[in-house]
Amino acid sequence: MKLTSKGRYAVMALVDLARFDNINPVSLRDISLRQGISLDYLEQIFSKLKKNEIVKSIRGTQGGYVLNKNPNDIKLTNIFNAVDEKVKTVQCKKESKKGCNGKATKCVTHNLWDELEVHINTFFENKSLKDLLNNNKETRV
Amino acid sequence: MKLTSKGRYAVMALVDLARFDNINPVSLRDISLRQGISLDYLEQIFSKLKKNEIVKSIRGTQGGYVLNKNPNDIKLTNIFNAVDEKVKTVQCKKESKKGCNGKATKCVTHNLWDELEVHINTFFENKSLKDLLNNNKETRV
DNA sequence: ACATACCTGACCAAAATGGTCAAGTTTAGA
DNA sequence: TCTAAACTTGACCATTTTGGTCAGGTATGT
Ligand code: FES
Ligand code: FES
Repeated sequence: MKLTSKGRYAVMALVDLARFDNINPVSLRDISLRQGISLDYLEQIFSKLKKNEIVKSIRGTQGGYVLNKNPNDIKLTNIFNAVDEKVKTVQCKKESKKGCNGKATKCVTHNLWDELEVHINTFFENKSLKDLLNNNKETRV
Repeated sequence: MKLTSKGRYAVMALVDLARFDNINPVSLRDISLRQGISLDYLEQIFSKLKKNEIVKSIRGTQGGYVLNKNPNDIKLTNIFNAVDEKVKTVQCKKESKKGCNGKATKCVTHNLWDELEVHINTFFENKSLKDLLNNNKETRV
C-alpha cells in the first residue's frame, strides 16, 4: 500500500507552480530544478494535468504553465485522477456481481476494502492545493 | 496506491479461520479450497502470521492452525504488520531530517503524506477481526 | 532566425508482485 | 510401526509495474 511517485511528483510540482505563477508562467525547467524532478518525467505528468484542465500551457519563449483554476478548487482527488494515481483496494471489478477469485459472490473482505477506499478518498476530497500552500507559508522563498 | 494481495489474502484467510476454528484446528488446505487461494502461497503467509503470534500451528494429521488471540484483539494493524503490508506514503526516511530527493529539508508535500498515513492507519487500528465476522454473519455456512 | 519551452511517443532497466516447486519434518491414527 | 495429513523452509521465476530516459518534434516571443 504505497503512493507512486507520479502522484507524489504531481502534487509537489503543482504546489511549486501555485507559489510562483502570480506574475509569469512557470517553466518546467524551473520546477525541475527547484524540486529535483527529472524534466522529461515532468513533461509526462503535465501533459496529463493539462488534459484534465488543471493547468494551461503557454508556448514559446518565456512560456510555461499556469494554474487553470483557483487553488481552492483543485482537490487532491482531481490531481490524482489526472495522473492515474487511483486508490484501488478491492481486487474484484466493482460493477460486477462476481467476487475476486472468480467466485459468484463478493468475498468476506470485500466490504472492508470498500470502506477503506471511501475512507481514503474522503481525505483526498477534503484537501485542496490551497491547504498545502498555507501549510508551507513559512518556508516560502 | 493499492493494496497487495498478500495483505488481502491474510485477512481473508483469518476471517475464514476465525469462523471455523471453534472445535478443531483448520488446515490450510481447507482455507485454500474455500477461499480460492493457492496453498503454497498461504503457507508463506501463515508462516509470518505465526511468527507474529497471531496464529498457532498444530502439526500432524488433523492438524492445522488456530487463532492465538481473541478475534476482538486482532486488529488489522497487527495482520498487516505481520505480512509486511506497510502503509508507505512518504518517500523520505521519516527519522532523517533530510527530505526526499536528498534535499536538506523536508519537501513541500511531506506533511500531507504524513497526515494521510495517519489517516489510513487509524482505520486499520479501529478494525478488528471481530468486526469482520459480524459483518458477514448472514453468509455464514 | 533562433532560442526557449512545450509536446509526443517509443523505449527500457530495475524492482515489486504473485505466485510455483521441491524437499523436507512432525504427529495422529490405523 | 507405518503412513498419510499437514506444517515448514527456502529457492526460484514469469509477469507487471514503476520510474524513468531518449529522440525527436512543434509553437512562439524577441
Ligand atoms: S475484493 Fe471484491 S470480492 Fe473480494
Ligand atoms: S516526502 Fe518526506 S521530504 Fe518529501
